[in-house]
Amino acid sequence: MQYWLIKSEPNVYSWEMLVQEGSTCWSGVRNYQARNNLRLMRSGDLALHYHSNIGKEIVGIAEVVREAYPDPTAEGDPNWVCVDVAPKQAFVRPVRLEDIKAEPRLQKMELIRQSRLSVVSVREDEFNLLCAMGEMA
DNA sequence: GCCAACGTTGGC
DNA sequence: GCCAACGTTGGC
Repeated sequence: MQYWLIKSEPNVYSWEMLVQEGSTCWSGVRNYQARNNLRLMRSGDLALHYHSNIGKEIVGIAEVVREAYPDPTAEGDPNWVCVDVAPKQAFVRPVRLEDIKAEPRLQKMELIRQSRLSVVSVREDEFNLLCAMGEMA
């Protein structure tokens, strides 16, 4: 089982919309490194859902329910893929970027090191700590 | 609104 | 293959 963090701007696609829809295709990724991460996702993997720009916080956990397939928004361009995700559990208390930056044990997160990448992997210890910070554990 | 950090594009 | 110019993301 692998852990991930996926970003969306909440005014484009928010956690609330994901909860409302039940599941969605995580489409629109147009960066090769992020695409490679999408391809590595397996059904059952868990992904922290992060709101970029507005909020700047992790708001919940989504589960991968369908592995990589051609991105329907890519207009036939075979380079780009998406996965399907479903909401698994909401954070009681969203974990802000500010909180992550203030936590010494999270300084090595890819989220911090490569802030522009929209799909990044998360280590298990980081994932567990973030869940505890979100009051999930 | 600005800027840092990347990515991409295209001329050479 | 290099690099300048430009575009994008996302934090501040």
